[in-house]
Amino acid sequence: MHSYTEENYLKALFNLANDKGEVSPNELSKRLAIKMPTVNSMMKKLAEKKLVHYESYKPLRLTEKGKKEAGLIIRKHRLTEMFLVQKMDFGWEQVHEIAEQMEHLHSPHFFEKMDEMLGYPTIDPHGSPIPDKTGKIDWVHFEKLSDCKAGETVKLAAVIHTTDEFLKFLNSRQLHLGLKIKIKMVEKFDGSMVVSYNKKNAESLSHTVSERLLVEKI
Amino acid sequence: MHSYTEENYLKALFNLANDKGEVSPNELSKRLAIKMPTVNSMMKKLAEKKLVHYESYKPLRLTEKGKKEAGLIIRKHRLTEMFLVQKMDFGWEQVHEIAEQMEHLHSPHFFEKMDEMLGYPTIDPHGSPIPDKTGKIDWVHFEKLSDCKAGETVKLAAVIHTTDEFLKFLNSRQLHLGLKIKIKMVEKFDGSMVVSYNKKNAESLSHTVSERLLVEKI
DNA sequence: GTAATAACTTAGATTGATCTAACAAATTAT
DNA sequence: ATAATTTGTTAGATCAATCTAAGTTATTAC
Repeated sequence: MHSYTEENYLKALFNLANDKGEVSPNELSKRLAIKMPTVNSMMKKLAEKKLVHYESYKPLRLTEKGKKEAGLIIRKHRLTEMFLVQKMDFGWEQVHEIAEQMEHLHSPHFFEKMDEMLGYPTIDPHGSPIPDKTGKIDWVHFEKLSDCKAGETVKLAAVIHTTDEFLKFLNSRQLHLGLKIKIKMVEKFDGSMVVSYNKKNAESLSHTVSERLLVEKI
Repeated sequence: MHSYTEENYLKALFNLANDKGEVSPNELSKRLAIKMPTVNSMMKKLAEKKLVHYESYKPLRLTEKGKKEAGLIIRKHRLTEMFLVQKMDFGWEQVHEIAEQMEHLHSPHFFEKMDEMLGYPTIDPHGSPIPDKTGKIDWVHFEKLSDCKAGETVKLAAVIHTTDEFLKFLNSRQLHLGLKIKIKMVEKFDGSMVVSYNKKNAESLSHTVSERLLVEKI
């Protein structure tokens, strides 16, 4: 098996991968807060293990094997988050830190039991898809709330950039997944939106907020 | 905080401690399957951190601080075992491996929630006491079934040497904690016992088995 | 199109946890 | 009581993961 450290590199590569599946050493270094030379030598090591495609001065790419391993780690992370929220009554802003540690546990039986107790969920508490048992992710297409127009009614499907503060902000406005939101108007000059939901009739959401919310049109 | 490795040394010291609280470097080395010189240098390191009393050629002793730290790790281990059995429907023979990993998680909130969900249990699924939030263990005195005499009726209170095979053996004989057992006779030559419980009227238990079962007289 | 800047790599040091080999002290056996 | 054995210690090597310093390649700016 891979070390705790290697697992963190794999996960970071997976999460940083853009549409091309490419990640620069610099990005990776910043994300992990680990200096470039260290990242560099680890990439050589992971290349040895056939987890990463590495060539000097070229962007990094996970191999199929690397993607699978990373997907399985993320699966454990997201199943854990779901378990903590659904079965242990944690708030969605409290689960990241714990899942960050539990994703490294080696016990197929334990995660299978979680999966079963949760009824085989396909998304985590923030709306992110949970990779299947082979590590594959079923990418569902949602759009940013900030890309929607006045008059549309949408359902809140996922949150991106799930920081503690942002999630607490959403809590304070009673913005939770599944919520039906009607867009009443969009301000031209700053992109902020006036929306209605629940009993609230004219809440204002800044562009910073609306571009972090993914929605499904209804 | 202490490293994963340091935590394992502390736990092993705690578990090996005899009535005097003393452990020999040799014992510790064997228990952890780590060579003596490594154990030796780790003991010096833990002595630096005021977790262990170390003097050349003398037995090792945990300091009060060391006992507390070790107790808190064991608390996490045992709470986890209880959670797995009570809330996730694992068998008592399946939980050790998982708890061995989860005892190293750093999340007071997580273990507090477990504790709460379990109703603040004082023993784990094998009958071992769970240390309190300060790391202290409430040592309850039980006696070995093998020390009991014919005619006595006892309640099964705890299992020692909780290996997979032994626990599965107990499962197969429907021997579980809380069970009322009547001792019908004790064989002189091999110390085996004939006992009755449930609907079973004349089960034989070898000395090897009865000395691993702790009971409470009733 | 060169000069400046940023990104990347190489070389070598450090730290934690482990090992083997060799030596010293304590215990056990005769 | 001394020899043999076991236990404990010291010294020095190795490996993984990190760092800093210095050099190399790519990219950006003018």
